[in-house]
Amino acid sequence: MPPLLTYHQQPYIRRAMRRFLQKYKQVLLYAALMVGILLLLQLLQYKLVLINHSHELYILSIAVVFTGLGIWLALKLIKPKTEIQTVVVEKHVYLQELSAAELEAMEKEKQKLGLSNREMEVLQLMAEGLSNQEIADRLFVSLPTVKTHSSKLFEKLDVKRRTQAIEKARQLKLIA
Amino acid sequence: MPPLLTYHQQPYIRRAMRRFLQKYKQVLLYAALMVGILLLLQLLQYKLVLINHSHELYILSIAVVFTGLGIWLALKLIKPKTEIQTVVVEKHVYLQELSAAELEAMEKEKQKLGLSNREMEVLQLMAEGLSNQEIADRLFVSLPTVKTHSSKLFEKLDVKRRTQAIEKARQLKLIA
DNA sequence: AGTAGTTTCATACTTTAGTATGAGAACTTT
DNA sequence: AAAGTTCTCATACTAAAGTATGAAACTACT
Repeated sequence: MPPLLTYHQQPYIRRAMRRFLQKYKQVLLYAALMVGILLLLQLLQYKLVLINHSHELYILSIAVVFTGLGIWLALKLIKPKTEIQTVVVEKHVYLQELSAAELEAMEKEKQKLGLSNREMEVLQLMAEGLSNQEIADRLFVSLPTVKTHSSKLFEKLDVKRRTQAIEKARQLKLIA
Repeated sequence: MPPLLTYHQQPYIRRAMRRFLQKYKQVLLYAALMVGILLLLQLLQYKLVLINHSHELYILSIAVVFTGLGIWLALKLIKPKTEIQTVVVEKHVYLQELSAAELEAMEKEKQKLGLSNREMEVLQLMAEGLSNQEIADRLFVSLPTVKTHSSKLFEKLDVKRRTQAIEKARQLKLIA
């Protein structure tokens, strides 16, 4: 075990004292002020003419002054507690559910592009990953019919492939 | 112009006075307390034996007492202000922007399915609507290479077509 | 150094997607 | 009823997608 106080440990004590002074600076300053004011009042007591029954006034003034000092001190000391804590709460906003507004926007976009109902159906099923044959079976039409619909669809969407159509339709909010 | 004070207006004045009393209740109470203590001290001054040079001690005690009162008063009055104000800021996190957690989930799903980096790249470009040839050009590889990647990708995702792969990847949050 | 996994490429083949063109049927609007 | 639109279907063709198989080169890990 090393000795409690070595040469190199002394600076730590000085630092501790400095920390103590830092912490209670306000209190010490206040004590000094209090003593100073008391001395001042003592001086005034002898120098000024204290008329009869003015002793109570003197006491009162002391009370008022020190009350003010107390208030000032309390405000000073409490200052750090008045910090405002800002708590950031992450609120996840999911876009999964289709609102009425979104459905309306879909319809509007459909109108703008001049897409027919059947073309929209084909587009929807395309996006679900169905092949043309599967779409034809689902809609009870022939394969050429689905091809015709998809061809017109690509033309209206200004794309070349079904995958592009799906991506573009997604961006235009045509499909969910 | 109506007269300044009518019968029906008087209650307002009473209410104003009540509001005033409510607001400065603490201060008035403190004033009363101060007067009371001063009177008590006055009494003590005559009843207790004040030995010589104890007058300074008397003044000091008054100072200490009123300082304490000042501190107490300040604490009482400021109480609502000294509370730590918690400001809750709602931060909307839209799913369009990829969060760290989402990226992590993507990586996890990728690991689970055993997808290689190249396969993920191909998948990403597929979802953007690119053809195999375009993907090949983008990645500086040959067309057969892209086909091989996509074939393995379909096998791992258990799908038959690229459109199915895109839809499934979307559901699995593999792609944005 | 060897093993496993990834990436790359090729060839041959089948299947699906997409285009072009035309045309009939059903429906709505004027 | 005529015109326009949508939906339907067909044929023929081209382009792209997808499969199967094999193999070389590279990377990483033991």
